[in-house]
Amino acid sequence: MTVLHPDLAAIAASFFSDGPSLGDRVVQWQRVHGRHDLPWQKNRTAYRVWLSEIMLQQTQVTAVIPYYERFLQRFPDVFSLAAAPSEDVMALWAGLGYYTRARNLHRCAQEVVASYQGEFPADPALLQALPGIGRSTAAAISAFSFGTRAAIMDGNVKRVFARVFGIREYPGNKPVEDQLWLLADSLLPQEGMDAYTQGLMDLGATVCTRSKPVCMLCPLQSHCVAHHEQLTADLPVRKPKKAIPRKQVLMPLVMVDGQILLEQRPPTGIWGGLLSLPEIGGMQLADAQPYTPDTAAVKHFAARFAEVQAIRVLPDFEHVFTHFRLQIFPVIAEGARWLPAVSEPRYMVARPEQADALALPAPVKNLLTELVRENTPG
DNA sequence: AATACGTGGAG
DNA sequence: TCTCCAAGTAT
Repeated sequence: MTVLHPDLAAIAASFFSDGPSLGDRVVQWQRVHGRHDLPWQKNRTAYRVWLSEIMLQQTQVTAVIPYYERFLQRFPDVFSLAAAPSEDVMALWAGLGYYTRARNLHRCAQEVVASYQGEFPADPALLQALPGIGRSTAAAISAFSFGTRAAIMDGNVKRVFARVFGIREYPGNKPVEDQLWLLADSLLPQEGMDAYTQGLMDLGATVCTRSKPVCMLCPLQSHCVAHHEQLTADLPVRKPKKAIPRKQVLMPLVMVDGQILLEQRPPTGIWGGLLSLPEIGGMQLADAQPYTPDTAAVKHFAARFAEVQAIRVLPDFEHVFTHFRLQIFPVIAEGARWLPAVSEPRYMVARPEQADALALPAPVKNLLTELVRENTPG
């Protein structure tokens, strides 16, 4: 059984000895200086809170807002979302990334309808049992929707706590993270859980920022170890980084009559569940090894789907993921007419002009949009 | 416990 | 151009 480290407990206790507790300071600060006009803070319901929390996982507020608005307009409640076709959900999520979130979101809506009559449970343990909801998200949903005393642990909290408590180890490290959870649990205020939870996030997002934190405006400054010891630039300790591999892939654009062949990707792995351009072999050549698109392979692939008349190599480009770089070699295979293989389950054809309405990965959507632009006069 | 999983903003 | 990483979860 893990217990809270005495040093951390001592710092936490110091907040009570000379004025308001950490929790009360955060609550008071949030009410005056925090954010109150984010889209999911208006007309707050568990559904809207849940939707925002899932979208905000590992994603910045500014990136989420337009997606959130579109999603809410198309799916105003959990019932409409649960009843929607998967393609619609994925298409609305396309571009936001981490697509397992969208699939779990859809499954979660269906479970809430089936098991809870469409009402999200207030108990964080029940919330956490739903797809896509982990410990932190469960706490956030419950605190915002029901005022439950449960602790979140996101990037903001890790940064604020690492600085205030002077934690000189990488917060992603399991034992360290265990301590952070214990700390977070011990600091929950008795009242004002919504303001407290929002306050920690707001503090991290607007004051205790990664670079150039504005300690002058921080309600915790007087107790902050990093501030006193001038460690704000060094805390939190950076994630240990490692070299990421580079992969190459050939993407055939099989085209007939202004239509293009798309393929449904498998549910797991990168871009899971999205539509995309087909991929030919590719992968793991040695780094920096020159690569020339194998047009014969493209022609061979395309011949299954169309009577190929011409091949055109497009400029290659790179798409960077968190854990690898993907060099994409697009090659157009222009055909006279479609063959029966296009009606196999994994495949479909669409016009590139429809790209915005399809569940395509960001770089593929960009590529198709470029294609349309080049072929558009003026 | 460590890794897979997207995309884009900021510096 | 490069680095860092954001309202984390699932496996």
